[in-house]
Amino acid sequence: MGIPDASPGGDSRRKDFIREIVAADVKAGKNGGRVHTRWPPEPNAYIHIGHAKAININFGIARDFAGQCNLRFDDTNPTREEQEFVDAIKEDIRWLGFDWHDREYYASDYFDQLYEWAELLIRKSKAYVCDLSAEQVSATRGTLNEPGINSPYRDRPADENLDLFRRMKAGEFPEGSRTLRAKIDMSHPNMNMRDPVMYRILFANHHRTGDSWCIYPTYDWAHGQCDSIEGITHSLCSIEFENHRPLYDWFLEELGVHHPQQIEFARLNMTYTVMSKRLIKQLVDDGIVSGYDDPRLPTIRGLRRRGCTPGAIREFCEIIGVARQDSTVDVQLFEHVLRQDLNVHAPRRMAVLDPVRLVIDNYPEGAVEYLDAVNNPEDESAGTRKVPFSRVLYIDRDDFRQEPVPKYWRLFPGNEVRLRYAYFVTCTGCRRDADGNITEVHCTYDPETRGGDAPDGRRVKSTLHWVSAAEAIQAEVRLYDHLFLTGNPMETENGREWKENINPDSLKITKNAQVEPSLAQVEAPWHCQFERTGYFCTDRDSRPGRPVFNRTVTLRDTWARIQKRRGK
RNA sequence: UGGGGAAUAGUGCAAUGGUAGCACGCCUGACUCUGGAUCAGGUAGUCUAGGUUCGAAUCCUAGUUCCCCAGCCA
Repeated sequence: MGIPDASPGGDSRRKDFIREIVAADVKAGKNGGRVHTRWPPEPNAYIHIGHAKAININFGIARDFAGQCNLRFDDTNPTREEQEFVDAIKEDIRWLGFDWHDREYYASDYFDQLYEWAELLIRKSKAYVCDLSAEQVSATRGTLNEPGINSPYRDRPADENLDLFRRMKAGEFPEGSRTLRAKIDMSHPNMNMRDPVMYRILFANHHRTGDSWCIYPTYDWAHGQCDSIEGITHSLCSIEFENHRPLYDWFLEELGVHHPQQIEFARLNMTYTVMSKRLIKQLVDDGIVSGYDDPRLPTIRGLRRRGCTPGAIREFCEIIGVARQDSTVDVQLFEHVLRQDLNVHAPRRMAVLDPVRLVIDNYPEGAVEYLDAVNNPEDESAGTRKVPFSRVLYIDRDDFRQEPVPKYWRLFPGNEVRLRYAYFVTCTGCRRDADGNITEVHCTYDPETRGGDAPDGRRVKSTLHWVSAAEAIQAEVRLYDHLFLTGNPMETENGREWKENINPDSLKITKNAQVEPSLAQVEAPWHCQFERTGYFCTDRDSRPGRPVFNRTVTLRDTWARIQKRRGK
């Protein structure tokens, strides 16, 4: 599925601007023709499909150029990072199908080296200990339109800086009382260059280094140097770091060490969902979704539970391309890729989500016959299975109407349809309860059409799925829809909140679905297509004899479109 | 004293001075034991205004719109 083998020199199918740069570098012999990338998550949240894009770019480019991609946890802030997320992120990357082999690194692996380099910059008078508080630093930084002013501590002699910095490390000063700052230019038009903080004092327990440090490097100070240590050649990140590139370059140049090239690309946005850690957390914390693996979330765990396949996610990441401009991918493209994958791989089953009894009046009472059903018309090797058929079946309520409307080809009095893999039946009428609800549909069958074909060559316009009532298994089916009503959930009418755009019908649960008996003991996660309905995946809430299915995505549905156009 | 980016069908991505193309979406039709899949066809675009050139999405000038930056977050 669109995942070509490694091919030195690049893969011809893809030609994004980053691959062009990398290819040119390889051709020019830069870095000895070596390509080495890294994916650097901060272990403070579960990753989502936007991260999958970044993962695919970094691992994909390494693969295409016969290089390597490291996994590096950017764990420079002990106040927000946890081992739990390290484990979860690793699991998610593996599930997506990527492998960093033994190259699992942590920014914290390099704390010693980073510290030494900081002393080097101090000795070069390129860094100083600043006694200003956070508020004071902020107040003296200036604004977008005004230059900042120099810290009164800016010209401290190197020796004094060194002494102070060592005492910072030794824990002699309270949290927040001092920082180490790079000495660059307080009037630089790029705010990142206005003497950025390199170290802050934090008496926090780190998930890997414990209490051995009380000063921690900032992202800007750590990232480029970590890249350099690992011999990264191309440091790929999202567009909001573009303003940091001059600083990234400045540190590396001052240090005179291996200098990877930072290249930025646009992050992924998708319609009808939100793609930010902060917003996803709010949805979870507010109980709007059930947790980080809620199938309505774009988290990898959510997508996985929903039944999305790693192959489809990878293909999606390929197909959306890589560019620098802000964009929002239509979720329909994702659904298309999902269907494309599932269509080929998912076995077919029959499941009736909203059951109504169908009684075949001329079929012998008590008889059961087992009919052959094809498991996957797209894959002959998937074989066939036996499905029980009897006098009383369940069909979906939607598949019968007392009064047909134009283009409605399913069951209505007098109309003949095919029961998939079974017989032609002709509707004779229905029964209703006291309130007028249809309780039973009646029909007669033609014994000559066993298997689904009429010997006289007559045709029907419609084929229905069904299950035999006596043999059916009751199942819970969870029907998911977009979490938001609007393509861009953040776009609200004045005074309104984004959460008001949440789709109240994003989850509909049916506990009384009737499914064919072969579905009684499926183990999670298992993908299949419910014929004519959609692709489903078993949920981890399934119990033996009581399966629970999540709808991954519906089938394309022209009838629904016809109805929608009619205004319903 | 502001700086850095980005603008191509509805959406996403190509075209690297030489016929604006692909995918999704949408619309037709064919086929079909899933109103699925498949197949065939159609729809629709270079932010604006100038300029250079035989020729401009691409180069130049001016403008417009959108995004990012004032964490001791990443």
